[in-house]
Amino acid sequence: MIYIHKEKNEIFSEHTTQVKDSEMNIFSRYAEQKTVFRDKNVLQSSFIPEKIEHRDAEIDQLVAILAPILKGYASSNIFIYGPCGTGKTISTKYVVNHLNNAVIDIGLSNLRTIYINAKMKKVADTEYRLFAQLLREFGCSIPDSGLPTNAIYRRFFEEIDKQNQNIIIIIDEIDTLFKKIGDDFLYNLTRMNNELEKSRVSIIGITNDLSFRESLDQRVKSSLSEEEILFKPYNALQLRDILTNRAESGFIDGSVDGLILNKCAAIAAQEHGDARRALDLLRVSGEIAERLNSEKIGELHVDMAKEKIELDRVTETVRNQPAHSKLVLVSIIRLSEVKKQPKSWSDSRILTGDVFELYKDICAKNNISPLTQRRISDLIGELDMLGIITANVISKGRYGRTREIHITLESRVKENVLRMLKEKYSI
DNA sequence: AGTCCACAGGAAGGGCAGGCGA
DNA sequence: TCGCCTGCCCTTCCTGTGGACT
Repeated sequence: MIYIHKEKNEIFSEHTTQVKDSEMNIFSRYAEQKTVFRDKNVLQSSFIPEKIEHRDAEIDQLVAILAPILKGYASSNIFIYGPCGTGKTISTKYVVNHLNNAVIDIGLSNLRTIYINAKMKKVADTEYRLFAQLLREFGCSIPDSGLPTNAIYRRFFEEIDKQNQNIIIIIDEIDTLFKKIGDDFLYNLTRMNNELEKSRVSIIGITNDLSFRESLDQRVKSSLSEEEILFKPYNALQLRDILTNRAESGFIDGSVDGLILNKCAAIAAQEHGDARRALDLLRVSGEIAERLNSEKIGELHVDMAKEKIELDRVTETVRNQPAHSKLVLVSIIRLSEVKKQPKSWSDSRILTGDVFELYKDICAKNNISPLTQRRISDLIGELDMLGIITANVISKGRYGRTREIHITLESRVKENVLRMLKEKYSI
């Protein structure tokens, strides 16, 4: 039987002794531990600061495009592109927040903004789910499946046109949705204003994929890209400014110095000027320093943070993969070990056929019926997309066309993944 | 120049789970 | 309950491909 003590908010069982003495509490060591953080939220990449560094031009551009909304008109559709961690999402949210405030200041109340991340699995990664999610933003209750897509479309139009509203729909990672379902949904969304009587809709599409725009149908391209804004990567100096700013309010004085900020900025700058990466690195370094009871972040903590972030990313990604993907990955890791000491050059290469053969053996060992080679080919492609392996199509002349596979993980990460999978499978 | 290999990858469709409305 | 709809995972069938070999 479990009891909850209402005043103290304690949960305890009738068979266990209640903890009375605070010294005995298993968390007391952590409660007393010194902290390096003043406000950890500031160091999250999703945090929107009062001022966004080094994005003045892009923000000005966005403001100018969205300004007609203040006069009650629809703004142009906007297409925002640039690599990961260049401030696209945060700048858009920042501008939209300011726009919302400005609209309230002048006494209008008809602006509505909806933010959707198309990469969120099971949320907005199909046409049905996208429109279902948009409808939910309007307070409608929509089942996860079961309704015809055109019924969802119709309901969405009706809902939007109910009131005299200016609606901004921000679709982040829009390329993910396009790759999955094509561009019909974009055509319909961007042409919605022709059908609506009372409301006006503006679309802001955000993507990391610089080639995405080129793959769009001409009609969609012209309506989505009425205005385009490119976000360039930050350089090391700009990243350092961003980190300095966040560190001032995020850390206690004296717990982080310029050397550490430089190091985090330099590592992130090497990786395509990704500010998100720089902030994660700084925050995790702080967490590690705190756990080691250190009052100050050192270079060692940054090195440990770098390794931990990579380890966590891969382990978490692998953990979330379906069983057959895991077995394919095991096959690739095993082959990479065998092929470390090749008898000839061709022996050192991992090819789709090799992976499929070993995968079938592992399936047999585990009493799992194997998938077809066609499906395994797709799973290899998915692992490539996740950045766990690289798989390039090569031709071996009369010996056929295949994919040459390399595993990109460091040996410690590889060992960790193998250990995790060994707990579940006989490999 | 033609042949051949070992796949890549597109298209179509089956089976399943789950939800809705009559 | 049943028919119809959805997404998802998978198989089957097929065509295309690049370069070594003949």
